[in-house]
Amino acid sequence: MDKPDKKSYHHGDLRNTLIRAGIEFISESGASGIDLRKVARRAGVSHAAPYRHFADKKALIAAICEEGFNLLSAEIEQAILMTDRSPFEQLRSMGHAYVQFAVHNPWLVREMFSGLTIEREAYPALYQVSKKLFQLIENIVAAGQRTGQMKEGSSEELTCVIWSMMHGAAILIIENQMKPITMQMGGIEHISRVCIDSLLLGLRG
Amino acid sequence: MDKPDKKSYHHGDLRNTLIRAGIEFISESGASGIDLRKVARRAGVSHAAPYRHFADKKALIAAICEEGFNLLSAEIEQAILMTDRSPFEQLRSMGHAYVQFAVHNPWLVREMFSGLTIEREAYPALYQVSKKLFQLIENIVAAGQRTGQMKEGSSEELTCVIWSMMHGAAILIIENQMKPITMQMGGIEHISRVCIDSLLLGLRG
DNA sequence: ACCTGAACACCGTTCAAGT
DNA sequence: ACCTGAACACCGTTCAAGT
Repeated sequence: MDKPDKKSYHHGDLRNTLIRAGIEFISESGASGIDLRKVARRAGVSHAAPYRHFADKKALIAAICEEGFNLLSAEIEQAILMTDRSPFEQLRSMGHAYVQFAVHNPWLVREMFSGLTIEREAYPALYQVSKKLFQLIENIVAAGQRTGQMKEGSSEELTCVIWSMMHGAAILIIENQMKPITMQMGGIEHISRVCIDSLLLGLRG
Repeated sequence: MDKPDKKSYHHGDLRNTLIRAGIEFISESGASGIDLRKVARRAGVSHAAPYRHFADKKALIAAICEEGFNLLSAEIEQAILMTDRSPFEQLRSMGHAYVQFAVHNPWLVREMFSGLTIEREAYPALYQVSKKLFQLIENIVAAGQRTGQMKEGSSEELTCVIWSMMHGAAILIIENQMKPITMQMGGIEHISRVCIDSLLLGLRG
């Protein structure tokens, strides 16, 4: 099918080539679950070659998810940089970036949160990058608490709260569970902002 | 392996037997992705028999997820019934039941929100049961708005907000993404309550 | 009507063999 | 050191054939 630039993969770049091929694959596939043989084919090597770089299929998936977390963190970091210092505004930007990433990479996000993150001992690198994402949020929370704009308490717990809201909104949106709303023009941006704002301001009457 | 009661499945109950076997399977498997042949084996029929009742593997998974939503809705309905009329208290009970269900059935919940709900036209029954869950929440929101305890606005949107928070917390918990907190005794109950309460009261300082 | 058994294409994994 | 090709066990799906 493909005939990629036929670089000589005997130089030690096969590992990254496989990860990139895997990312492309999962983005297009329309189905979760990587196909190891197809990924190898796309990378231009035999189906046995990946085993020189990954113990098994799960290890390749872990590496793909790891790259997914890196991509997501980069998007979020940029969203924060492009926003002024107000913690609430930064949280809004972050929520928007998070949902946007999920909408553009639904199958990747599904895989990123579909069972491998459980095995923390087996995939420590994967855990590390997810922790980096956590800290991006925690920094904003801590800053907000210092200026008194955000309520006191464990910044770790508040970070969990905010991440839960962002993540839940992202998943339910890409799973079409909010379709009556998200199918409208601008509906996705609208509801994700409502989610974050509701959390910041509360639901009391 | 198994030698189940050898009921005569020629009576038309194979469909439900397969669904139940699938639920057991996904609960134990420790890996998402149903194995159709093993499910058939457990149900005591040949690997081709399921095709008399399901168009393909995805249709079986859809039926399993449908049953999953029914089980979850039942848990939540009961949690609401066991709570007084205060909307906030009911939301707390609901959040607790939601997280608890996810903790007890992590692989099922993963599957329930891992890609099939997207194909609404293909699996309308699956969409219907997820909508029923939505309405359980919306009823509480509407009641809270009538008594003025919950803020005005689209009850549909507020329901999306609440569901996002519950779902995000549940997923991040079962994915061990909050492990420093959840590994403590009572940590799961604690953080899920903090999530719901934060949403109800807001994060302002 | 409902199920079986063989068959086909395909995948994950292993391993001796190639350069 | 890194990759290939054949081989094995297994899965999803189909279909002629059984009762």
